[in-house]
Amino acid sequence: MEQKYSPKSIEKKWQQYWDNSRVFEVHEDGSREKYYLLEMFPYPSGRIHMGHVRNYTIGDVVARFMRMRGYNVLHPMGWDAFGMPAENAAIKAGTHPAKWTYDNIDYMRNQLKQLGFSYDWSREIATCDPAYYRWEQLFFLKMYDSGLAYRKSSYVNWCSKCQTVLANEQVESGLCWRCDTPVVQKEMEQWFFRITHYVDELLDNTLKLPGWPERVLVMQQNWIGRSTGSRLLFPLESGDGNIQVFTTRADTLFGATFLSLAAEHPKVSDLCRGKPEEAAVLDFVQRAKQSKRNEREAGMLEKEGVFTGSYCINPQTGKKMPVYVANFVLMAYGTGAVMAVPAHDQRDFEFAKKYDLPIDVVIKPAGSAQPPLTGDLTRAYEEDGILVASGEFTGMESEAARIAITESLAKRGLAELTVQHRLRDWGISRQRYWGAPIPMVYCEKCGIVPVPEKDLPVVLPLDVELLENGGSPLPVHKPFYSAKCPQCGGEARRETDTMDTFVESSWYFARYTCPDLDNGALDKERVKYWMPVDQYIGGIEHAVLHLLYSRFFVKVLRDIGYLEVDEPFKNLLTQGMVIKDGFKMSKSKGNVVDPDDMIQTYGADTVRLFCLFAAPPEKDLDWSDQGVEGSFRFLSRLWRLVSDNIEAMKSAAVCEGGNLSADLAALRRKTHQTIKKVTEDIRERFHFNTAIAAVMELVNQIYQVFENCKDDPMLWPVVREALEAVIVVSSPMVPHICEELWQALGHEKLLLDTPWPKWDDRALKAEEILIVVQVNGKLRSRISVPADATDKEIEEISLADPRVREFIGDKPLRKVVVVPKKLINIVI
RNA sequence: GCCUGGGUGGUGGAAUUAGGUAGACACAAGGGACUUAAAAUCCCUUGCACCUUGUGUGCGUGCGGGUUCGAUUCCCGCCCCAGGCACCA
Repeated sequence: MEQKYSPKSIEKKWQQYWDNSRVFEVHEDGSREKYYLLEMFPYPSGRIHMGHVRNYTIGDVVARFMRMRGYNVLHPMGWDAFGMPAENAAIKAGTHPAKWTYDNIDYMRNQLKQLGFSYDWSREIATCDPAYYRWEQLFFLKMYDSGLAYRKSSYVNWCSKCQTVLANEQVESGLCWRCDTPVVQKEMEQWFFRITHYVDELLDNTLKLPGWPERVLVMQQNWIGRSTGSRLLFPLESGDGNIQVFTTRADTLFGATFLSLAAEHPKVSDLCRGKPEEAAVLDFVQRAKQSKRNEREAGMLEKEGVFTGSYCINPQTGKKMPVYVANFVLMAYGTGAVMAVPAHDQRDFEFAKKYDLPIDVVIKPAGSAQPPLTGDLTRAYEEDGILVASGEFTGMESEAARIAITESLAKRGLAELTVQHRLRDWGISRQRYWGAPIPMVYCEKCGIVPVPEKDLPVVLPLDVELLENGGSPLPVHKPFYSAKCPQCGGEARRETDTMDTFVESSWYFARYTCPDLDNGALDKERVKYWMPVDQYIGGIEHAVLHLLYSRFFVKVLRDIGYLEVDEPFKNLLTQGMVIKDGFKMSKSKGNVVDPDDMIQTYGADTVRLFCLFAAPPEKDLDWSDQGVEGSFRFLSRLWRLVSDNIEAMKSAAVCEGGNLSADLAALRRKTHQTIKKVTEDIRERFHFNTAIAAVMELVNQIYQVFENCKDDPMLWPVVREALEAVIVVSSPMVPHICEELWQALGHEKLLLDTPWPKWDDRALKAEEILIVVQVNGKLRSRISVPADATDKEIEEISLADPRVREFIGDKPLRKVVVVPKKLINIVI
């Protein structure tokens, strides 16, 4: 055995062994309990970064731990391989997105192997493979049949730099999530997935996911944004129809003094036609539409508007209400029109002040006698309260009045109670090349025609010239876009938009259960065995995007008959970022640590150990070069412990407990305490940092015992038991060194196939235990008592303690509190 | 503004699950041993203050109160930091 710990050769040896013997390949086995562990698959951007290393290390520990505990563990890996960076890189480097992508995959797969992760590589998936996305195209067709995929024209988020449309979820405070370009609104024909069809289930099920972090669920709840209210109709004064609004405050209807419409509202042009205001309105609408989405949405713009020249009638007061176009009203929420109640809505208040519109108070705070006076209002009173100046409803409380007023109008056909959501349908068309083609054809005669199932996949052509401006080459690639209509056989044009890459990642976890299936998307039996994912691990940044889309997609697949679960991920762990010098690692900050360099210098086990030890998984991890050194030092120390004593250790008898000296009994107790602690820390809370600390304590104690018990005949059996415990329980975290040490100690069976150790409760028991003695709540002494001492005995021993005596003096005892096996507090 | 986390030594972090020794484990720092020397390794010290230097006293977990024999942990009121949402009617 080498005296010095040299990770390079050991790690290579075991990685090759794991690869060659295919130990991580798994199959369905009804006789064993399954455990599906999944980490979010990476985009093949070129190289693995530290965030990946951390994510995948955490997952690997859990996978190996569960495997040793006897579960049939599915632990797959693949590539989220479609996406824009491939196109950009290809244009820049004069290569092809496919080549760039597959080259990156090869490099990164090799990096993952060097980290020793326990993946079943036979299940590897790349989403850009037609053998994968053909099934996605099939899902699309089925969704089209059932109305879950549809095409419509609407205002969409457009990023001019990326030359493509973005989903709402991909717009972050008005900017493109990838390149920070301000997003503009553009009217386009787009394909949508009807995620709103599942809005109630998506929201309600957030209450049935106890294994998810609270904050992720809250983010999804906020994103879905259910609000209950009323839909009201305001008749136009001209008698020419009415305007529909959504409001959560029907109780304030008597204070509604005007209406505000979004610039895109379809009635705007009719309302101002032929009026003196027409030119001004059209000009305002024009400017409003052009304003950037971020300015318009972030509330930065001053409230502005213009009178359309038309009036509505307030159905309760009968008063005339001027109809305005206002820059703060969003077409995309509710009906694109709001009733304005300036006394009780701050936005309407500001608007009314600016344009000198009436402010009618209709709510007073509950409990106070006087309603605030109109002229005195300096801001809107937005709370609930008691209705005033509201006809027959005066005196009611807001909550009851909302329903009463709506019901009263409903009798005249002017209102209904309704629920409104912030969530909108998912626009999935992307004007990009490197994505899965949408299997649709446009025929002049037949219109929109789906590609027949038998003609799938619609293969993305590889022989394209990428365009310098970044736009998709598909619309100018005749062999692709030119098609025959499946219905009439005539000339037709293929859809040249591709799907949002979030579609691929919405179902890959299901495909891992049967990646080789070539006559169908999902094998019902295999999916049933493995799904749902028992533990999913990934970054918090996908709290809404990927995790919401996947939940939606699983419901779709369930309803079109592909799987039986309602939710994809039973438990979710969101790990924190990797930080260095106070910032997230990034090229622009220049604080990137390259995993390759670290593996080269210290080996994979050191890198893994540091990632696990420096912080609990859900917190951000502060990268520290010295911390890495420390991890390496610990592994070297462990190595030396074995290599310096290898012969004595190998010939040591099996430890059975029995009569041991105090030091050795203590070590044995520590050994079993450590097994217990590590088991519970990993199983219950994924707190690897404290598990490792416990192992370090045990190692420290072994070194201590060497000093104190050199000549004790029982030394080696006890030490061997301790050391083997260290090796076994550390092996999910640092698998290479442990496997090597295990072998060096003479074991023939793989450590990987060794069952997780059980602690011996008898070994945990001590004959004497330490009791802390407090006087008036302050620590004054420690005493050692027999483990089975009664409260009375503990009290007697404490009171006999000279230090305790000193503090008590001759004062009488007022109270004595004994906490079993821990502490006694004597109150005087 | 709303929602969710969080605030503990010089640093990362323990202890928060049922209230019971605050600072485990590590990093950094300082001292010592080994060595011609260095590296590596091993040992010791390390929350703050004070003194009579001892299982010493006092203080100490963002701040102020409360409950309790006892509060980092529970309750009330504040402050600060991070993340998410935000003109959503």
